[in-house]
Amino acid sequence: MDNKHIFTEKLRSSGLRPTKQRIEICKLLFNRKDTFHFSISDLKNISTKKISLATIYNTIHAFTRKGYLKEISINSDKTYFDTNTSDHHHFFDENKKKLIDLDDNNVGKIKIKKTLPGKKIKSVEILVRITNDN
Amino acid sequence: MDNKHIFTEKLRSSGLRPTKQRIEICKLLFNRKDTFHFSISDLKNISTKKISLATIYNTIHAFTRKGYLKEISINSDKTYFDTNTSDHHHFFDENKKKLIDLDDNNVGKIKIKKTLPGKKIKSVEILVRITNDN
DNA sequence: ATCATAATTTATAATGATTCTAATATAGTG
DNA sequence: CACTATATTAGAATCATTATAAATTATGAT
Ligand SMILES: [Mn+2]
Ligand SMILES: [Mn+2]
Ligand SMILES: [Zn+2]
Ligand SMILES: [Zn+2]
Repeated sequence: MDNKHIFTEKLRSSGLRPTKQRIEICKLLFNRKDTFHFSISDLKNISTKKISLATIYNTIHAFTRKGYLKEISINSDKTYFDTNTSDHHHFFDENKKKLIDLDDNNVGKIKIKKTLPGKKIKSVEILVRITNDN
Repeated sequence: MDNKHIFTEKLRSSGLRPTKQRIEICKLLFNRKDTFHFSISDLKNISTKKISLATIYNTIHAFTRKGYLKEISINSDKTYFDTNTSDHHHFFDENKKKLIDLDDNNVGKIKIKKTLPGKKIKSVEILVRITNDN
């Protein structure tokens, strides 16, 4: 896994210096097959290297500004982020407090019939709350 | 406006004692034609009577538990509540930071094709982010 | 009305996520 | 190497929310 070089390039090309903290965070976030939904504390917990909390916040915010992460709207005490930055929807498992992707093709076409003068639609997102069946 | 009596009954029938604080909050929330979307600080600000912050939190949570209010999911530093407790969707005006109701009949039928074993759907909510057109 | 009791209100403290600060360390450039 | 802009860091500050525990109030029974 020599993604280090790839991440270094990615960071440089975004005007972010490739520090060891940022590269470590890149590995944690982007070295995976599936979409990753996480909170800051999740990220801190899975990191073996010790990165200060301030740096984690700084880095995640920088990545969000650069468009490498997306902030997800769920009413929670914590903010969630998503490595899938495309327009897509979510299940939110209220028991596990976990987000699960819901691709466009898993959702019928959404038609918003109401319009508001002087306003344009920026995004349309569905949140499907789920709980244990029993 | 002798809603006081109506609110007193409503509170009693919910097993909540009709205190002057709760009746005042009822008036602020339910004595209006339109749906009201608010945060705790919004509510504190529009109240002329002095009700302690703890009581405002307690009351809003009690009303939510009783089904008279609905918590709304937007990623914000504050929690928002809604006097419209029916299943419905929202516009979120990113410029004014205001929620606007979007009735079911303003949205085409939503079909969630993906299912998760052992899980049941609790709610399906759409958030349509809007910004100024220009 | 008086009492008894549980429910409610309240001021205040505690909590916890996030942001800020300002000192130290590091990356990029020549 | 030396210079400077950037980045990291520990710790403090902020702010919404929740917890605590004492004082007040609503209600039902005498
Ligand atoms: Mn939130
Ligand atoms: Mn929050
Ligand atoms: Zn996602
Ligand atoms: Zn609403």
